[in-house]
Amino acid sequence: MEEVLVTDGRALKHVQVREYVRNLVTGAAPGSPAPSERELVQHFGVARMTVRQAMDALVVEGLLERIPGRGTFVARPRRTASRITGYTEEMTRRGMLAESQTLLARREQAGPGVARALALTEGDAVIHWRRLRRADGVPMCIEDAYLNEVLLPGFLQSGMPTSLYDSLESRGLRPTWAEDSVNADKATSEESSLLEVDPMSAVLRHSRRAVSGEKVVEVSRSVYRADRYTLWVQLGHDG
Amino acid sequence: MEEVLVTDGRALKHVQVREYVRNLVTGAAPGSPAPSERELVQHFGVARMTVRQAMDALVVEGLLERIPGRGTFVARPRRTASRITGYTEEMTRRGMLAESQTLLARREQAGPGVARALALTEGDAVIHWRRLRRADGVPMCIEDAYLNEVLLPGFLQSGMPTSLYDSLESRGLRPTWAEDSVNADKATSEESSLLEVDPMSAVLRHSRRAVSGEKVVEVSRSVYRADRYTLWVQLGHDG
DNA sequence: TAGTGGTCTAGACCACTAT
DNA sequence: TAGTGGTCTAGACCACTAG
Repeated sequence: MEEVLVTDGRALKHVQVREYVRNLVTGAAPGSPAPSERELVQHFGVARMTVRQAMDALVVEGLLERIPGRGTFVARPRRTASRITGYTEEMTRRGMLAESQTLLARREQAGPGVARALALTEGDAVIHWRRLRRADGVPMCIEDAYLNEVLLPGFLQSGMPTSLYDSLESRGLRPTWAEDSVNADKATSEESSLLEVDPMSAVLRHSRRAVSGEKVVEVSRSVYRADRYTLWVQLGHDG
Repeated sequence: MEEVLVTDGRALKHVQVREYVRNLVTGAAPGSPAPSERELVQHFGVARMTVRQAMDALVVEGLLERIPGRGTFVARPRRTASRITGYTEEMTRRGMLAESQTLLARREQAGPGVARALALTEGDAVIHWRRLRRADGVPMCIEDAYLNEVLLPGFLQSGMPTSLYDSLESRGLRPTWAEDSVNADKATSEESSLLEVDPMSAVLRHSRRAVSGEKVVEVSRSVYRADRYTLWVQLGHDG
């Protein structure tokens, strides 16, 4: 009998087995064999159903793959849909420095469109945050975000964060689902002046309605310089 | 003991239980109670682990939700990411009549860009299909699709279908994952003439690389009239 | 207190794969 | 033939919820 690595005496057995296997296989090449179920039964001194419960979770997660008669193996990583990101994370991912200049940040009464999008009643308090956003110092986009004040108490008073999405995440409101619309247009004179482009330049208009669980956490409209920005989206999933 | 509905004597027990429960709850209102595990044990005369295996599958599927101490209930349908659709399905969904006029359909040798995108070697045979696509009779977009000829034998000879995605689906090549890029631009003179808009009108340029399992099945570039088209995308998932 | 799902045991037989 | 995952049994105790 091998020595069992004690991770946490209070932990449930199937969780102990699961995390033990996860540690073994993370970083391993796809196709590498995982321990067999009966090996783990011996190693942990648990019933086989307990091991299967642990392995089931990793299979559902996409980390392992079972092949009847052969064994359990590290699965090829699945292609997945885009993570829902905000401007800061998106630009950082592209290797650019994201900066923002707040043009407006105040409490407003929701108009009919914003109220419906945020699932509020017209006249309810919303936070309106308008920013000019730069990438590597160059103007990239103007974003108008509307937030449900009830979900973000003290948001305006707490000093505005750089990243709205980091701020939402720290409150447990990271968007889990979003509905975006995108179209093409020409810049208005005000937009072209802020974005430092010629009037009537091509721009990408992007709207988002972002939901965290049951709550609508963000409604925004952004206008991007088309000469500097292309939107990328991954859809669907393999496996 | 109630009478057991016999569905298929050859079926595995957990599958019988699963499908029995699925039939019971499909169409039921979210929050409706499903049979308790012990009820199903009595009903089918099986062990509780067998029932749990059946219910687990429905929970992972998102059909049921377990609440410890209370029971198992029909889950609220999850918000999910957009299905990957082509032009025909997309326009039909919007309640418009989708029509297409083939401008070009021929075998070509893949250039460097198309070859890389389709995971082929430069010079390999590809199908190039260029269409002017209308919605309710009005020009909407020009699409250039490149397809791997090896995956679609006889495609050009078989009479071109209306919907590329229907055609892929019938060959078991429905895209499961896609990578899209979108930006804004102004129409070229050739584009504006085909799309029946003024030169330099705003257009949306959309590129897609669509994958089915392990195979790259479609690479396309489309240009949409911005005055008639807004792209919609749903990202992520609840639950 | 009765019922629920969550966890766990200690076996069993099967079909399949690899040697 | 030995090993693997797939299926299944007949119990058990726990924490939690609801009346």
